[in-house]
Amino acid sequence: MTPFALTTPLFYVNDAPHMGSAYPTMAADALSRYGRLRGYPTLFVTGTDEHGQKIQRSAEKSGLPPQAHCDRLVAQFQDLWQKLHIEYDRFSRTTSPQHRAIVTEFYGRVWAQGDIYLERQQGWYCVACEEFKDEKELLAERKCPIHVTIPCEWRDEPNYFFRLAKYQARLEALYQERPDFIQPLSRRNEVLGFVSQGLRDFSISRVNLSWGIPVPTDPSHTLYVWFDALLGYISALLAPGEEPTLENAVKHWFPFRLHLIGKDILRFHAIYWPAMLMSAALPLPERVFGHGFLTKDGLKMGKSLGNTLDPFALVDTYGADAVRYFFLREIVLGKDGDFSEKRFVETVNADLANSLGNLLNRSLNMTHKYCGGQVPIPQTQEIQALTAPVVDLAQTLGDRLAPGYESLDFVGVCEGILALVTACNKLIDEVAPWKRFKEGDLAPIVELLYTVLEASRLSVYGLSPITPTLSREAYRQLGLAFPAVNSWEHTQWGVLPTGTPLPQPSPLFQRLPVPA
RNA sequence: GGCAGCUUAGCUCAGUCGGUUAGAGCGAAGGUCUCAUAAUCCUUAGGUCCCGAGUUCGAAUCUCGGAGCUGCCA
Repeated sequence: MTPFALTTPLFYVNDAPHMGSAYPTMAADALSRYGRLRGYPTLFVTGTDEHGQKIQRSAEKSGLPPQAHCDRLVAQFQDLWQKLHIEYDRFSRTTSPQHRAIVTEFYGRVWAQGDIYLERQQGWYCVACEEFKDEKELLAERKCPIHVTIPCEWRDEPNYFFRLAKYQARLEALYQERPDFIQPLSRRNEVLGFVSQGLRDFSISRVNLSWGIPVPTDPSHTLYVWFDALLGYISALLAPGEEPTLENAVKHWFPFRLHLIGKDILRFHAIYWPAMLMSAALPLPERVFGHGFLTKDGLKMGKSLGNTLDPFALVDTYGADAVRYFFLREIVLGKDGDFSEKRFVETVNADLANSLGNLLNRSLNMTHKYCGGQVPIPQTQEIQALTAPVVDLAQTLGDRLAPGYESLDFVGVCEGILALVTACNKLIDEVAPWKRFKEGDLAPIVELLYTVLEASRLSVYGLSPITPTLSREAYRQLGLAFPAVNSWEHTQWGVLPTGTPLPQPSPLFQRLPVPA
């Protein structure tokens, strides 16, 4: 089976992880979990980008050597991923020795292609962006238009350049032949527009910078952080302890099926990266997906504005499932989205507590009251006219969810599941087992309860890449062990065995208090 | 400044080739039920489809102009 390797960005460790880092990581984790359910050989890569002047300076500010500074922040990322139940397979660090070996070898290939040359570069340099800026785009006092408080520095230095312009035609052909290479479409159009203006070679080295990987052919230079960072994806593919060669790295999981990235780093992934791979004669990733940015209460998040959203606090307050669910359920991955605490609580309560959680809870409770606490065995088909549409919705759920997950349409996935859950709640009210029980009309109750228990199981199974803990707990309450790997047959109707004794139910997801 | 996109209910968003009374979810109000987590289920309210002009028998949808917002432009 085709290996399914995917990446988050390698996060820049100049500061503590923020919600913007957690967001794509939750999405990538959901997709990986889906892949594992399908039985695809899945490799989920995340990690950190640790070189560059900006990090060197952050380290100085906190009075630490750069490596110690990075180690401290990496621990925070890993801690957050654990809290959010992110199950990554590889954590790539650009300061690792394996990575340095991969970069050196990769550089050698590109060099041998004649795609690297030395030239003088002078101009205004933004350390925060790690980029030269055109004078005309600078603000007053030569401040960077992105980092509005940071003045750019004048640099006049020899730089090594990568012959990006040489790959213009091949890149344009790539975009034409593989229209899905860049997603969503709006991002693809941006790239096409950019490339059509004509590509220029880009600088891949810096002088006067010690925190990074030396240029193999000229150690007086340090590799530009982006050239280094992109290769962090490849070095992640080495198995632990494996000899760090390109051949080893790319033999099994390469090329990547997906790079999930923020829209701010699209250019590096959709233009520079494929060109670099072409130069090194390596195959290209299947798709680059640029996700949107998050705002809080309609405002851009940022420390200077004082409206940050601390992911640690959010998980500690509300739990991983709620956080994961909200961001994937409520925000289309390719678009910008807003977080407000009120909306967060309302959404999670409505969907996870009132609809899904309550469905399971009421179904299980009735099974205890009316059917002796065992998964009931339907004997008749009296109310088939009522149950059939629900059964149909449930049976087809898996087939409808699969394309949703594969296209990163988590909103659609959640909506599909919620539609089934709503149909179940409605069905229960239509059949009204509590009335029938008083009348001693038991057969339809059995029919109903098996239907809604099984439909609940299918719902939580389908939602499990997004809410793993909740789904596992729901399975437990249904008397089953949750099958996290290679279990897509659980999207079939009838997996819930009749006669199974059921444990005492308890609310699957507690309602959260609505903030004032 | 150039190019692209967006603006529809309190909120988040659908709206196909132009075609009856413009939809969904959440939120709000009222009701119902009692299996359940004051949950469920039903009903209702709420819209100058950003503004203006035009094309058309007919415009949220097409054209032009304007306003506001967003993205990309090394």
